Amino acid sequence: MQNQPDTSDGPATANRFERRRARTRQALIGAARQILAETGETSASIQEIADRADVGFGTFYNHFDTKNDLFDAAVGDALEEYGQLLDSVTEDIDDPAAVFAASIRLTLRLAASHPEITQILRLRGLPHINGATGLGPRALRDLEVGKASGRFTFEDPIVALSAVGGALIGLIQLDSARDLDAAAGEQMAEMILRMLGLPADEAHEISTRPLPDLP
Amino acid sequence: MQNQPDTSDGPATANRFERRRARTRQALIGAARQILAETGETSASIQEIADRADVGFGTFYNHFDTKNDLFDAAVGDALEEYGQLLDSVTEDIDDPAAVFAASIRLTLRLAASHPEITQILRLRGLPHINGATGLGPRALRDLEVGKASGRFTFEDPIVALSAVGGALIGLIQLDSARDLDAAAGEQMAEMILRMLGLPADEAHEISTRPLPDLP
DNA sequence: TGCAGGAGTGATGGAATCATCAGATCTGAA
DNA sequence: TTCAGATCTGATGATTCCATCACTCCTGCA
Repeated sequence: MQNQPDTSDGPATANRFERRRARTRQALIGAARQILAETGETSASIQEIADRADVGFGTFYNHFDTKNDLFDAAVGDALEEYGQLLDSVTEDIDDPAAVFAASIRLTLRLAASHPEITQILRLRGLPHINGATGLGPRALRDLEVGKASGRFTFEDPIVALSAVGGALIGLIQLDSARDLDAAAGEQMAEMILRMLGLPADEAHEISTRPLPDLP
Repeated sequence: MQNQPDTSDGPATANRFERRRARTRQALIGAARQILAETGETSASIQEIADRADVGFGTFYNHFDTKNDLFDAAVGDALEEYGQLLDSVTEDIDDPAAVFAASIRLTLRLAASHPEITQILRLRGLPHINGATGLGPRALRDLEVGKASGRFTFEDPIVALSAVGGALIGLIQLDSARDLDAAAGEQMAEMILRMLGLPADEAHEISTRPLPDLP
């Protein structure tokens, strides 16, 4: 319907029309992310979303066909942002197993303190992890690198990705239900590395290395 | 509100009042399970649910406070039933690792052919797996037995349960997105056994054993 | 500067859903 | 057989939400 040629991003696109449109769209997405973080639900009315975004009600329909479309975009937005964050923190690590362990532990630590990521992953993380944006392609890339170098052992990278992503989300849910300590994060990373074929002792060592801080 | 002392089951409870009430409740739950299976959504109106159950609209409120309560009960009902089914199929297997492998492969096979279980697990499986009924306690029992006998290696059974459950649901989602063959089920079981601490060769052997049929 | 068209706005009509409640129906016991 | 209590029923009024559209405002271009 109103889907323009997708000028959604582009840091400093040509004219002011497009910049304004992008700002409005981003305001709606931001409001949706806020609501997800606070309520964990997608049932807020479009009126409320528009109010939060400080945008007219009708404006919503200039950018999205349905409320679901908006929340999908919001989740994609959050996961893309978080993927870039993880990339920046792990870019110095060569070993894909170590990248995985660090990413898992950081994600769990973040989820413990940052409800937005938690709720987003809880609600719609799985489809997005297997999807074409955000965390999925990054994890898939690491899995394939690890398999090519003989570090990981599995048949199908897609299957491995789903298993890893599912396990991670399961652990995040547990984390939000009970309060887990950092040691739990190490356990989880260790189990996932073993799942990917690393020997037990090595999985343990990698999972207990010092963890960098998120910016 | 209308929550009676919970006469929900009890095969042949005393009087006909309670039996009728139980039948009506079960009709509502059955309708909800049908709707979950067909649409994968919980957005059907209460009117539609009542119609399916061949029950008056107002009757719904004699049994549940909200639509959400009904769907929770429906998921619990389905998972309890499925847990009993898995129990009956695996009761002859002593090795908890083999029980796990068989349960995982059977669940994936079932999910491929039986949309109801798939949708239910997809939508609300995770909270229920960690919950107090259905699949969770069964899996937890097997995990603890396996740990006590030295077959599994992990710190906290709860953490392991969440990881296994999450991985399984991730794989089921993948399965419903793409069409996977039986070999994928073997891969998945193998990875989960490795996650639980089994040596790679043993995990492979156990995961490729002949699989019993579900009744 | 004036104009054409894209973006933003919110009032509006209509559709859908909801919880309630008073009456009908069923059941067990007197 | 009769009655009191529990369950079932669906019409009802209120509420909520939605998509549309005529209008205004803003921007780029001639």
